[in-house]
Amino acid sequence: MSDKKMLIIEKASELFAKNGFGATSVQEITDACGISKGSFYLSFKSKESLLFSIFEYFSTKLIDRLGDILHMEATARNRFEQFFVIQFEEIARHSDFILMHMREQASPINEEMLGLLNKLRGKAYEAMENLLLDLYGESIQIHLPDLIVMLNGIIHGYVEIIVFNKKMLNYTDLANYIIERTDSIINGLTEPLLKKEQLLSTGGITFSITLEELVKDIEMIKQQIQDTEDEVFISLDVIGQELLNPNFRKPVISGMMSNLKNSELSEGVVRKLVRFLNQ
Amino acid sequence: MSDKKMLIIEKASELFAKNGFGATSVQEITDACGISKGSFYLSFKSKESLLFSIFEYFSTKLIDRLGDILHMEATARNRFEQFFVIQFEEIARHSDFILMHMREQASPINEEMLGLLNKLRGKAYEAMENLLLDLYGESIQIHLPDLIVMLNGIIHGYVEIIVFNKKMLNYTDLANYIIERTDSIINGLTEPLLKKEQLLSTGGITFSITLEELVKDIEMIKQQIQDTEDEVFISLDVIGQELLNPNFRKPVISGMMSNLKNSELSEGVVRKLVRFLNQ
DNA sequence: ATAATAACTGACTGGTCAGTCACGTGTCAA
DNA sequence: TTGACACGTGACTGACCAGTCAGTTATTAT
Repeated sequence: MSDKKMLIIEKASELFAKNGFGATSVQEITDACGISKGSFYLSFKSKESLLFSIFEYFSTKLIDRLGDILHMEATARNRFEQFFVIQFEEIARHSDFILMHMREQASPINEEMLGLLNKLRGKAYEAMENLLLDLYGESIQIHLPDLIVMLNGIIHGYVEIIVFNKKMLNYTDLANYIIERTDSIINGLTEPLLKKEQLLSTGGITFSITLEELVKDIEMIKQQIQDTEDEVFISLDVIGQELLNPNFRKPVISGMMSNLKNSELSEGVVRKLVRFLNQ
Repeated sequence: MSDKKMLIIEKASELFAKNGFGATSVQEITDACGISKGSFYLSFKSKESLLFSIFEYFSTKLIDRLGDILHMEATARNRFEQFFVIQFEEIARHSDFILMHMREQASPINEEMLGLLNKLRGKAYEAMENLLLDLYGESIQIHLPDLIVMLNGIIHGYVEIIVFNKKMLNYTDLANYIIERTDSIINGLTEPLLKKEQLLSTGGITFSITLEELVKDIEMIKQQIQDTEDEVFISLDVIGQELLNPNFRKPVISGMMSNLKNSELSEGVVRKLVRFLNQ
């Protein structure tokens, strides 16, 4: 990521957080960065793609840190503590932006954003699930959905305080306080309320990619290229052909996809392909 | 409130919730209502004032219902249960709208909106405080800020599920589930984490009790008693009279308050009095 | 030094939208 | 029937803004 891009992400996320996405003009962003408006469009395709980049940048960082916990050598309790601390740190750091834009559909949310959001939620869920099981044992399995909802809620409650009071809380103390409350809750558990399906469908944001959709996308890009000798065109063509085969060979597709690495035009379709193959 | 205004509020809040405030044009709203754009401006001064009206409408309704709980004749536990149920009902009903505008300041928030928001938060805080004290006793006083933050968080967590899964949860069951968890948490409490000031400064909200509010509350209880010979009635009457005196004599009030110790009806007002005198 | 290329600029374009206003239209009393 | 008044309309205006592009400046290669 170039310095310029980083600068824009930095300033823009501040402005978005302060005034909202719609209320912040590209001009304001470029003014804050001390660059021209035209220059902005050398770094980002559009205002919306900037939003995506910001979200990608922040959520990648959070996902990485959450992932690290799982491989950390420490007691279950310490890892659980770290889980909270990291969330408080990262969310507090970018809270305004993340809270504002990710929670609700206040900003243009497209498929890609949703994909990333789902990934983030999924990772957080997965991490919390693992940590709870490590710490309290398999017997709480059935209570996981409720516990996760409650703990996320509690985190959210304190994050609001952190956001408004700016750093007035010690994250480690807070993490331990919450863990102690979790101990109490788990001690008193009887019957669960939520079933796993209810939690997972939360957000109703499952965007499965259909084959038809992919093939259509590929055709559209091919039409834009026109040149049948073009490397990208040929690669897309091969992928399209292969996908139509009920038992398509993944290696063929991945191979061809490597030819699309540098094609801006195919960026979107490549991302969709990756998600499709992982489904 | 005229039918026209109501119609606009109805349709607009749907549209705002679906697409956001900025992304919804007045034209879209008037189209949805089947009226002309000019007609819109007969009912509302501006798009922003519509937003305020919507918010006022919903929050007034919620505040009224929360206020009703405090004067409800039922066990502390049942009133606490109702507190949750009402929040789930009202917030779920207007969740999209409320969530959108509370969480992110994506829309123009002016002083009036903030005032209303503070009033809403204050009422919810006050109600929760009263209900918690009624149910668990004065000993939890010191834990109130933490409890309120956690409970609000937990409510928030389940509201998200309700919003996305649309009515898939039984609110009474859910309320009782949360109360049971609260029991557990309270059982295990040791040292509090938050101090009252930290919570109160959240969002710059101050919950000062006004004299007018107190006098109104006292009048309401007097009306419920009716019997002008009743000890509680007389005590409240004296307190009310004393409060109207700019240099009211605290000893008179405290003395009269001791007569209210055993009056369940006056519990709330006594607590408010204590807080008022300590201000 | 010069050419070639990359990086950058900001005036401009096409489009959207909140809010206005001159012009109906329906109603009701005189 | 008339005229006064409330209610309603939608074309219009001015402001704003995302995105473009012809032109300028900085950098690097020769």
